[in-house]
Amino acid sequence: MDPVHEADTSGATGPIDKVADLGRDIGDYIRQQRNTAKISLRQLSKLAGVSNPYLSQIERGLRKPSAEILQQIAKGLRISAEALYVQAGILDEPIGGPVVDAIRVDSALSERQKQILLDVYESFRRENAEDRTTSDAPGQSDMEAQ
Amino acid sequence: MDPVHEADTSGATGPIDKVADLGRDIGDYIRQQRNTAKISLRQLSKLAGVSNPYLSQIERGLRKPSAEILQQIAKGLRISAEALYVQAGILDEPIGGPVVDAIRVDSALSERQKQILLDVYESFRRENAEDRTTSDAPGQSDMEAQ
DNA sequence: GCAGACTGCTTGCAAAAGCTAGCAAGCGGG
DNA sequence: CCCGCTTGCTAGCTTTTGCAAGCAGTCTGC
Repeated sequence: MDPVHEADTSGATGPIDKVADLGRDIGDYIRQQRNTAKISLRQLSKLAGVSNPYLSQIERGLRKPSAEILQQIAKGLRISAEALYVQAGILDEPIGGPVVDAIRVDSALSERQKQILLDVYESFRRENAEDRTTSDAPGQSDMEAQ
Repeated sequence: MDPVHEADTSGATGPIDKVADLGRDIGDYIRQQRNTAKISLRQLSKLAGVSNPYLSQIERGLRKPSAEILQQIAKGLRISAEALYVQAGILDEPIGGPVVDAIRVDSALSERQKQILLDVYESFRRENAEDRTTSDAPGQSDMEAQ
């Protein structure tokens, strides 16, 4: 009933692609998570508080959901909004560890100060990495595939 | 836009999650950051790749920017998108163990490096305390950095 | 065969986002 | 004085989001 599912192969996509390629990634991820959770599209739509057609379009990359909607979907799926934002390409931070996290959320620091601290921290880590030759790259994997 | 909003949102970010407040909050934060960076509205709009009137409306809380726009603004301001999302209420604060604790436990740093980081951190905090004089963000526990 | 309930998808429409063009006010220099 | 350049804000328009309503296909039981 749905033979029309040929992905248009974004490699040769014309200049008309604006919403499609960005939304497709996130939609794929959501659908995958939904299937993993074994719930139907309508169920998730109800859980997330969005309409079922809209969720369908999001999953197929026809619509680009706002951050609010994204957050509600994340809640419905019981996954972190962060993971979803990373998938959506609106958060490119792969997290750097407890220190980085702690600095980022510290409300006692200004953004400039955070940046300085993070820079110093990063330079220390690089410094040590040189010492240990090429052993670096701590936990980079995300994706909570329960 | 969202008259039917039965989701409780667990109140982790704030007691009130009103869209209007949300926009005003984030706008205020952006304007504050922009003034701190000493750049004009039009300059930031160019840096962020958005139109200047739209940025003006965002700062005054008349429009609710999408996550993409937020990210571009964050980039233009050289601040983390995460902080902006938290301000916008679309990202819960990812737990915040004290910075000091995280640094102390970090095995990637030497003791000397830890000391430097802690010193810088504490100096920042003192700086802010003097600057703002008794007005600070909520939930500040006493964390000494010796 | 045919209700009934499930799956997901398509269609039109209201509302909001987001941009282009243009406005009044402030400031320095000729 | 007036010119040019900047500051931020307003008006009107196009594009997109997001939803209500409705459609086709698949099982299950009668």
